[in-house]
Amino acid sequence: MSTRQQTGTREKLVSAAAALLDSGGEGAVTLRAVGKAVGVSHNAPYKHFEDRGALLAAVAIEDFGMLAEESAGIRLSPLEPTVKLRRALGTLIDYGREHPSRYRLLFSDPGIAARGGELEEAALRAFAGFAAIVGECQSSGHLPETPNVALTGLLYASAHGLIDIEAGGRMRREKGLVGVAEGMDLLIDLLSRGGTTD
Amino acid sequence: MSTRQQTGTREKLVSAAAALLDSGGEGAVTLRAVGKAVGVSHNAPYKHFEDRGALLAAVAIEDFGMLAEESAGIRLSPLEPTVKLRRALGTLIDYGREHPSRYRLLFSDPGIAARGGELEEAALRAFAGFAAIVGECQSSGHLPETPNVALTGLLYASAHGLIDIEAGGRMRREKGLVGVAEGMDLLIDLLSRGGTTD
DNA sequence: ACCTGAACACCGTTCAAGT
DNA sequence: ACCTGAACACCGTTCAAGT
Repeated sequence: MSTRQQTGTREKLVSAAAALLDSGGEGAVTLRAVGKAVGVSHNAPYKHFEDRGALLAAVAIEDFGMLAEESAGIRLSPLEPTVKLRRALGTLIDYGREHPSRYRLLFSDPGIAARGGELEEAALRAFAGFAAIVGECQSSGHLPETPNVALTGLLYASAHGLIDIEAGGRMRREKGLVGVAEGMDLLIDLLSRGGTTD
Repeated sequence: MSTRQQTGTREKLVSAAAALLDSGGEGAVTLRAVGKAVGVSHNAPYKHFEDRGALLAAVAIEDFGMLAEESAGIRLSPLEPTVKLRRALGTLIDYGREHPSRYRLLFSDPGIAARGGELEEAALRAFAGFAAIVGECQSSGHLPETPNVALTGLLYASAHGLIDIEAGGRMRREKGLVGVAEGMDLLIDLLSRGGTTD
């Protein structure tokens, strides 16, 4: 509430950028289009952000925060570990399906990954929440006792691959290819079979 | 040898586009830069390709063909199924590491996926070669007897996710995260444990 | 059949001003 | 502290010509 708000223009610019990302993809996020949507000149954004990349990074930070919050809510809920895992994956999958361009911005854009600072913190927070849920599944014997980070990374990479394939419109190319949620269900099922040994 | 060659300008444009992709990313593949590299005007490409997207698609088709060939070579070689699988994944991983922008063009770019025709055929051929190798691993009991396409899709998605994370520079963000090859080794190992049942 | 040069409507970014 | 308008060097694409 106390973090700089001033005119509110900054927040409006971020919202407009996110909306343009949803409606027309990254190419549609033009400083001119963003300015027009907010009712401001095409270079007013430079008074709030260093450049176009910084504006996009602000969108990413906001969304990472939202995803981290959702993840934390699920983790603290009184659900079975495996249900938590599937639900956490579900929020990521839904986000990818509803906002494909924003998903790619957060999880695929090299330019965004290069910026550290606040953005990296937000991303790590989201990842840590997911890792904790995976850890619960391991403790309850539903997932193998591989080192937690390695297993979390693998599950995250698989989910990311499936979501990215769908977001790229390649999901029905190889016709037998399963959907994202079905793919993760299959993976978790296969992993849990040999998992309790050792 | 007999497929249209004419001046050779077309092939030179494709090579130049691929080289620019490697050296500067997709943003560097400018029709003006491509033209200059070939020693031709900035709109000469329009005499060979419908637009910039078609030129990029030509790069993708060529690379898909190369990957499909490599995959076929591995499949027909006298190696153990699991060795074939790891080697096929290895060529994809190497390609992703050496040509990250080209990898993203082939496997992540939505604009490229939208074009059908020759490009889709080339992509499907590459996928089919990989599926055949996965099938061999299933027949030899090294991978579970899930429907072949579903399992192939899952393995491909996981590899794609890991490669894309690395290509995006996110691999060392969460420090414990394993490398691409190690991640796939872990996955194959975990899958093979519970695989021979049923 | 292949290429050029000028021109179009767009970009991101910078800069000198304005309040 | 925030915003505007003009100007810069870039884009992809189109079009009228040239050989």
